[in-house]
Amino acid sequence: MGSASLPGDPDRSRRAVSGLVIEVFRLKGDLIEAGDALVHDLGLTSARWQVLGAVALAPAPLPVAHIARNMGLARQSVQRVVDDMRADGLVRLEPNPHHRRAPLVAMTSRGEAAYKQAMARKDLWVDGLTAGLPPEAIEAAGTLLRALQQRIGASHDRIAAIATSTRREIQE
Amino acid sequence: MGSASLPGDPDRSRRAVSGLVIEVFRLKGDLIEAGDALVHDLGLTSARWQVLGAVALAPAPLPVAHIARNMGLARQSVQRVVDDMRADGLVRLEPNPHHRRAPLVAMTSRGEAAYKQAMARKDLWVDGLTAGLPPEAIEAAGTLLRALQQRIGASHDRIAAIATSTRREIQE
DNA sequence: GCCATGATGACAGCAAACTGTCAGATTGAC
DNA sequence: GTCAATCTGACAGTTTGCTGTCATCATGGC
Repeated sequence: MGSASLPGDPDRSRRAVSGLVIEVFRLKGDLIEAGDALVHDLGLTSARWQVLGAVALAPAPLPVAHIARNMGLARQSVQRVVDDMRADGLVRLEPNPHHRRAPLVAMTSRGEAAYKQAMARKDLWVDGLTAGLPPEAIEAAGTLLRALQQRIGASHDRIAAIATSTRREIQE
Repeated sequence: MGSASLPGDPDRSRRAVSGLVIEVFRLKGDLIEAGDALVHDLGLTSARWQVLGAVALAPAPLPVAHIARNMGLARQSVQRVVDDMRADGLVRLEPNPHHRRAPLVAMTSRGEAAYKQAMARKDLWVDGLTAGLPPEAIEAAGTLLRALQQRIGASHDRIAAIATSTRREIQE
């Protein structure tokens, strides 16, 4: 593998991506942890909060499968969270006039109160986190992550090709 | 809550952070998925690969609890992955002269071969992902995520204060 | 030397994502 | 109108992280 074979110095990009990936993993864990701590006493978790957010942002009540598609998750993951929140009185299932077996998820008044509290706390917390950071830098980071994510999504064929073409004997 | 009360336009930062958080969650999922696909036929997963990386980068063999601390994970998560890899002959436990109950994790030759293959594939894949992206932008994104992570780590007290001070009656 | 304290691994169980399979409900092609 | 394909929720099981508890071992104050 030669050096300086590409215009952009591949080693520099490789190192930058390695660091970025580590940060993404750590940050994801820290965000879940902080989110849980921020809303724990409201009867919420990060997962519940995200589902309530999808319900709140939708222009009309949605069935579980719809919510899952909007969030990019599997149907069953959202189903379990919704079941748990229903048992806790945070959401309620309303009959769906268009589909007898797909009830619509709606927040109870307790669910709405908890969600509003959670969002208010989030804003307070985020304002403290970003104080002194230029918004442009935050936006630029988001843009880069989005670009990376799109490239990863488009790289499935390349992954398969790399795995096939670099296959060596690993067996004992 | 006033508008334009802070120099940096809090709404703009809030929106940027919201987008960034969504990207971090999505990217984490995509990275795990892509990593699994990239090394699946080597008997590795993303989790195994990360543990092997921690072993490979350490200047000397480490016990499981040390590896977990380095990775920012719980001891038991790493323990289970190590147990699985030991059953598959990718790592081996060596006696620890300093601690009878904390054996040192070392790669077997099969483990080393698999790890080298994984790293070579990762480089090929990453080179394709970053082609055309300025390395400065990747580095800047990493720097911002790192700054955010440090601020989150320092915000535990503030989270508790926010939760306490904004507590309202949510009960039915 | 003795014993509290902490580090470590083993084990059990929880959380939140996944996949697979199934039956009932809806929808669209014909 | 009928029937195949699709959508949906229910249920079971897997993965990969977590927490909590326990017994054992190491270390350091005394």
